[in-house]
Amino acid sequence: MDDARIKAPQPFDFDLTVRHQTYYRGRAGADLYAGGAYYRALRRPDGGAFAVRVAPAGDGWLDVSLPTGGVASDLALATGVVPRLLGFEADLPGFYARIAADPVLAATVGALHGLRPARAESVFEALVMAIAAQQISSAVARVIRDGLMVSYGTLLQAGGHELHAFPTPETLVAAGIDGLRAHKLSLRKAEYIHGIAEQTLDGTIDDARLGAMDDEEAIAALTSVRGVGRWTAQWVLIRALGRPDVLPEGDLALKRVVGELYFGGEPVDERRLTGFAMERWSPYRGLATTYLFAHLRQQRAGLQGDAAR
DNA sequence: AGCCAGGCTCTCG
DNA sequence: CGAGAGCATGGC
Repeated sequence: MDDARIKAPQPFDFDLTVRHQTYYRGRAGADLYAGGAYYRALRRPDGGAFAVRVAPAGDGWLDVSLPTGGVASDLALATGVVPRLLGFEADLPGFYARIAADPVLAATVGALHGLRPARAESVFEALVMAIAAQQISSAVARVIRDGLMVSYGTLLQAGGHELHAFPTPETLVAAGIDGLRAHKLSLRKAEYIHGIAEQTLDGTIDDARLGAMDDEEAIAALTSVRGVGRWTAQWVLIRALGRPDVLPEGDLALKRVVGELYFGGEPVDERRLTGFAMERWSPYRGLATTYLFAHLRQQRAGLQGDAAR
């Protein structure tokens, strides 16, 4: 048996959710969207890699299969992980009810109904991806992330597509700071990522322990790691731990989009954003952030489509 | 050709 | 304390 079914919670829009997760030409990191199916390269506890394929099977059901085959326990692992990867635990009805009185966000959310906040496989993965993206444009971040995936990830063939499992901490430690630096990372960022790989191996960074903390405790624990400031920690809480109420209040793109949508152009400052989000979105500030970024990506994709025409 | 990108650390006053 | 320099590289 290499095939299973899981039931998605409602509302759930498979296409919106997977498209947001694979925002660049259907591919981002270890995620791929092709032929109507979502592919993701996963790791076993022993570090081995295999691919999972998820496709809608009608009536809210999802078909989960293993295009690369695998050992007996892989399917059980995949069916356990996929609901988390696709954000099944998010309280969308609660979020929608909360922001109903915010006409701007309600309009944005209306066009994204059923989008779920997809997650990374691990804190390690989310940390490395976030650090690669610190301060630089998303285009540069994508190039750097892809380089790391290709050089240090594990290549899989899944359904005729190439897929990379995220690099293991062992691999990035072995790459060394110079190896990482050759991948367009600054010396600082190469040091940060190398250190994070080491601390993941020695248990200083531990998903289960972070998962048991409340938001501020987890942010404090993460920001004690060199290279991890508030922005990075907050995105890791959103992306890896699925925390619904975390606001990356220092995020430049978020300050800009809120400025555009609500204040007629100028980016809002951090204080104003913090108060504004608390009043309107709490306790769903993280979900609001995810939706605003999905809105941005959708706009960008629309503009590119127009330009191509 | 610059200048700016989904920040962070370190140094200096 | 707060302010400022430096970082890497792709796009506009």
